[in-house]
Amino acid sequence: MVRYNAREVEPKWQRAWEEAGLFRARRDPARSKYYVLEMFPYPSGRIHMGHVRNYTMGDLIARYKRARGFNVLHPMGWDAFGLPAENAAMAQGIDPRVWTYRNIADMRAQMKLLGLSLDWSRELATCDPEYYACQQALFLDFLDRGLVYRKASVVNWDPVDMTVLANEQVIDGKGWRSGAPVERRELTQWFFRISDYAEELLAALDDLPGWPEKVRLMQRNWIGRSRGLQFAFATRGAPAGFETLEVYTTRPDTLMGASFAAISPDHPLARALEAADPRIAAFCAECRRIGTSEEALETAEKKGIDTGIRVVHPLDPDWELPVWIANFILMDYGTGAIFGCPAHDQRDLDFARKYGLPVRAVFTPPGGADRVGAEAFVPPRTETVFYLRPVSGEPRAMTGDAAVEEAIALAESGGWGRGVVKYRLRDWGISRQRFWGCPIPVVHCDSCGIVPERRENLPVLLPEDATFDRPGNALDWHPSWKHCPCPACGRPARRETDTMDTFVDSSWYYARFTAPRAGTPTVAEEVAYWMNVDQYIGGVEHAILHLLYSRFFARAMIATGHLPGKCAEPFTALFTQGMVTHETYATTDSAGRVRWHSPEEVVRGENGVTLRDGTPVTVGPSVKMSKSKKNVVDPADIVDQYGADTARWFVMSDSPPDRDVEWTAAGADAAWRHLQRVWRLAEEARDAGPGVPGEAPELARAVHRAIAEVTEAIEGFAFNKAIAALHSLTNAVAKSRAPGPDRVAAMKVMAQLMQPMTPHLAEEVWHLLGGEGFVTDAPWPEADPALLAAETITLPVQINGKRRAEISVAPDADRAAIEAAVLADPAVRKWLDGGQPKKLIVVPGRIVNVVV
RNA sequence: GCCCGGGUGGCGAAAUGGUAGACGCAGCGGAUUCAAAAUCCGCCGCCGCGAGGCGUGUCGGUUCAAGUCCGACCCCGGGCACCA
Repeated sequence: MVRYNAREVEPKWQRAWEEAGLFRARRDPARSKYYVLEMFPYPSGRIHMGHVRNYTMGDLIARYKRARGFNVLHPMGWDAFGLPAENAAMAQGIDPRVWTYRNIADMRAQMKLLGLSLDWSRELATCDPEYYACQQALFLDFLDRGLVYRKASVVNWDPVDMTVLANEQVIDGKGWRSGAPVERRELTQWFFRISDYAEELLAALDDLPGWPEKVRLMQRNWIGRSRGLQFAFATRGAPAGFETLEVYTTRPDTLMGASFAAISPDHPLARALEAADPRIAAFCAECRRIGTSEEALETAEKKGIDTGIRVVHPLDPDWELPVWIANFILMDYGTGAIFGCPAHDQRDLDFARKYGLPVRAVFTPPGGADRVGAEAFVPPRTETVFYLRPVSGEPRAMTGDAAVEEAIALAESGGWGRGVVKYRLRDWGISRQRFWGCPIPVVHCDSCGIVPERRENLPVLLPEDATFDRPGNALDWHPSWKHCPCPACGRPARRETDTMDTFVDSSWYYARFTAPRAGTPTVAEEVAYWMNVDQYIGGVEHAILHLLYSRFFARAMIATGHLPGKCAEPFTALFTQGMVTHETYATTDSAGRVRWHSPEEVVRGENGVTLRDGTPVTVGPSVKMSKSKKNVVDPADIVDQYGADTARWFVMSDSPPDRDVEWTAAGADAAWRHLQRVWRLAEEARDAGPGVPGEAPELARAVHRAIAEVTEAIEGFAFNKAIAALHSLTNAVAKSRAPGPDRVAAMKVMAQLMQPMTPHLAEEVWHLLGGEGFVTDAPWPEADPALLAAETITLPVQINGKRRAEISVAPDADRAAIEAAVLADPAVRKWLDGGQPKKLIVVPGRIVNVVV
């Protein structure tokens, strides 16, 4: 008997598949296509278990659909622009281009060892000029179509390094390199008008049955459609030009509980007051140190300052409210100004208690008291409550929704306000003050202003000789790159040195894969045939930004003629895989900063968990594997030791695909042993003699049950259950003494069913047992329904809901027969103790419950 | 803070409102072996000698029947617009 040798077998079949060109996708209008895509990786240089899991899932689907007769497109590429390349450039003096392409070569080599059914001829990297030239053309088309504009927006500014920081680079409000407190600074930046599509992006979510409900819900909440009242307060004591203060509220029904107005520190009125009042200037400056992320703003201590300005309540000219500047009001949402009703908003209540502002209930639970404690009363708007102080009329009970509409109607009829729909979704800021990204193809000319680069001058290439010896944007520092003639007047002008957000790169790569070498972003026949992506697979961490941006981008590409109308939703079905997690290991350096350590740096000994030099390590919880926390495991070791099939089998077997899996070495050995067992059974089947013919039907039933279960599991993305079914089939074959040919037939089906998961072993088994051609090319087996039915079934019998007995009946036994069998059962008689059942519930094929 | 998930044996998990723990890992016992590895067979939620009782994060509810449905809470994870 020959031991299965993955090291020899795997490269052999990989070569054979490649020589046969099995995975080369060709447009063929006569055949149904199936486009399966996994979110392409950032080329960090090493693949990790998360990649293995992600690509094995996609490969499983691709191979299964192939066996089902589809013309499959399964491409791979690289999300190759981004910060890490610049960090490497600064830390190690390596050119980002060199670093990135070296990483791509390394990762491609590691990935090829996995035996994925990818069409490598379509490979692309977003940093290829071939790719970003097309992206620049798209940008110019979007610009022509009015989908792009410039406006001022805030960034994290490191005042020591004189550079813009990513949110990730801000740690506890300080720059990661300089340690200096970060400031908010305003820059003029480029934006895509995604908010123009807010309503459409929201409405279309209802028509995406192939997407997980949780992702659609997250996107709905992110877009955040709200209907509310917009109105202007008349001000008293405000500087000239601020005679009114425009506010937006989703709860105009609480107007009679208003106790203050609040504006953002970035509100024009705040800025005007800042100039004159050092106290206000100091407060606003403090607010600007919080950072730009919503999380930072929301979790910061709520603070405010009274401006001394008053506004007049719209329903009572004698009622004045103070105007505060508050650090939790966002300039980006609504009008950047609100009125606060502390009784019915927890944040407003905390604020009012802190600064001694009045708290007055507008409504109470039916029969509740007119008093507000430590918690604001915020019932769902659909709930009926008792309005003590409605905006008009007598106190009465109504729903929040009704009261809101009443308040809007009142404002509209009184002419002092109007009902408006607003969205939380903001326009997409794409400017990045970074080198390693797609240059924005515009030119700043002193005479002509902002001028798009001429299309014949595309691509605007990144320079090859940038230096990274100081922080900031190397494009900006470059001595000559930005100087160019104005495309309009020809006079000396300056290139835009901002590059595009890397989310732009990943917002259309799925379309580019249908014609990756074309001179235009897309080719009409190719997108017409291959789009949309039938199955998209990736991490749930992309549930909002990447997927929402891609949905917008597809619409923008339709508007500019790069995609047909059917592509508005480019991903027909989405599967969000769980993450691969691992414990984290941390130490603290002398400056008190946390240092993360990789699993290889850590030793477990008698002194507990330490570094090799004995430094104690804090073991953190198991979290998403990430480079930043260094809790990454290298799957190359497993592939090297056991082969790709073992790694593939293992990552599919342990957890449901949509749930997180904690990486553990324990299962790898078990997976390898199972594959060895399958190989042994194949050899035994080939060598088996006449055996016991009477066992053949039972083996056939096991085979067909496995076909049915594996097929159903794959269709339902329950790969762990498919593997469980294959384990059961393996046990059945091992136990069977059926004749050799029956066992050979069983093992050939086993090879077909395992092919999507462990393609190399499957080919080898198929070949050993005399299968024709590649098992990869064999059609998917069909289960025979006649072989799926059992001869008798066991029904559990409950007495008062507790299982007390079982009866054995024919699968088609009728109710009377089942009742008779139940009442005749000795265990049931014992529990009945001579009495009659009060009720007998029979669920055919399932269970019997006797109520006594 | 806000939005979205998740929580079931020692571990990963399975279960159209209908036998909780399929399948696997670890463990235990046995066979084989000079011995070991590998392999094969068996046991394996907890308590109890047993009859039986208890068990799906916690508390409460609906139901003949709840891991599954409803309400409140606890813990863990993801996202929060410049990480990708």
